[in-house]
Amino acid sequence: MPANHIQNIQLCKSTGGKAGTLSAAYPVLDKIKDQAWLESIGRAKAMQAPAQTIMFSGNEPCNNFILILEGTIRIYQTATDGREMTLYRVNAGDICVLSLNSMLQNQSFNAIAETDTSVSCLVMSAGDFHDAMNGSETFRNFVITTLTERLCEAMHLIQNTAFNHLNMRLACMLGSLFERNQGEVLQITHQELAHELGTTREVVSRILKEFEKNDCVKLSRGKIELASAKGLEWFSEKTE
Amino acid sequence: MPANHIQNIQLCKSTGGKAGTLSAAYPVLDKIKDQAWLESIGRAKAMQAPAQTIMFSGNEPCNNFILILEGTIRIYQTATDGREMTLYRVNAGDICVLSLNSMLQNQSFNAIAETDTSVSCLVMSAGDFHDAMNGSETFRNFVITTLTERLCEAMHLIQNTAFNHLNMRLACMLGSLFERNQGEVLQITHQELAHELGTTREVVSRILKEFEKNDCVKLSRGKIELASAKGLEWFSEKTE
DNA sequence: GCGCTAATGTATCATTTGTCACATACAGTT
DNA sequence: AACTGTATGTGACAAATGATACATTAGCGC
Repeated sequence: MPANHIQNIQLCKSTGGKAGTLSAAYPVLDKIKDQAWLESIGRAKAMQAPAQTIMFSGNEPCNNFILILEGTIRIYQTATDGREMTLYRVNAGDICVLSLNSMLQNQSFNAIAETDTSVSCLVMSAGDFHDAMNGSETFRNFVITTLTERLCEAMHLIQNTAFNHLNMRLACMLGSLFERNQGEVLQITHQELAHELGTTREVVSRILKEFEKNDCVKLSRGKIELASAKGLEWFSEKTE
Repeated sequence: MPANHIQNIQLCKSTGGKAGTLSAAYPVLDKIKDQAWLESIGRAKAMQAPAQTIMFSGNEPCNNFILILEGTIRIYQTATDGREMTLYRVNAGDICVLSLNSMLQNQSFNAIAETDTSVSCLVMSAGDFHDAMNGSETFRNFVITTLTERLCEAMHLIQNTAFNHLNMRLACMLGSLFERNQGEVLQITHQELAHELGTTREVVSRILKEFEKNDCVKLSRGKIELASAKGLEWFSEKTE
């Protein structure tokens, strides 16, 4: 299993089946029978947001714990010059580490959370969250496991941005995107890729052209497709 | 309070007083009276290691939880070309997130842990750790808080390496080093700084010279000193 | 002082990346 | 077909960084 340094871009807008329930998104949590957890989750409120909604930005407190039932949220930061870079994504079944942090500490984190797709989620109050943490070992383990996973991903991302050249990073990213999409045509713009990698469109275009010359991909407006099986191999190599 | 993207380099080799006890290093943990915790910590074994000991490298399992009583451990990664970069440091009172991770997941993490100074620590078995986690809310909160703090630092580091130029990053690092050292002369080589930042010595030398020309620092063999109060101000500005 | 090693200075060069300023091209609407 | 906004191609340029290859120096042990 390749290490996905950068959380994968959500390519299929719908997850297919009838998702959006706790059991579908968080099977682990759904099985918890601890009284404390059941009470807390019982008091959680459902919430919906359309795609491209800013759910959190800058320095608000965000004193809630969020469970995503369906959809994806992108966490990113922006530089003064407007460049932006995706830090990670929170999918259904994941925990929003940002909210965790601003709940546990008071210090907030200068990042923006924006929905990629329409999102449905459960919102739990800080108090209920703490009760659940104290009363349920399973929940606790789930939270801590998620945290350490995220931390490892972050470390990989650091190693990546520090040591790897952009063309490698782009190749890696395309590699995992193709993998996730079973080699199907990717519907994504150069600008979006640039935002994922924290660089500019022109640079992405340039490198993509290079890939095309090497017969790894075929480019067209808003689309990137694998040129051949050879192309797929080529990317798999890069996907560490 | 400035955000210390990169965990500060340990400059003073000794912490001065008679340190090295649980109460000195982890006051929070020392106050825990929960039975589970007391039993677990009671079974923990003391351990010592001299400076520059590799405590962990590559893919060993490391099924122990480590509490550092005194000293500092540096966690870093190396690239294929030998360049290395510090990810973070674990000081007395901190938790080694690496060991946490390899304990919770089975997946290990390709990093190296090396003592900066001589280190004395307590080693707790995975079983005892889990018991303590389950039995003591205070301990739990301590672990989770540390985790989220680390995660935030990692995010800042990412933002830094992605958006900031090397001279800014170096200035930031010097800024926090001087701050921590109350403006005293820093005893550090260019190579060490390069390792912190994930770059090469020559580049660090070049930028330092630039700083010197701007009358911010005075350089001598193995030392960097502030040229003036003005120099200090200059660095404080950069230290975001 | 001599010799050794680690630390630093420096000069040059190739690459990579970011920036600017446009030219094109494509898709959908009217 | 003309219009419009978005997406992409490109070419030239500047800046930042990494690589290479030495020259120099400071400190330390003898």
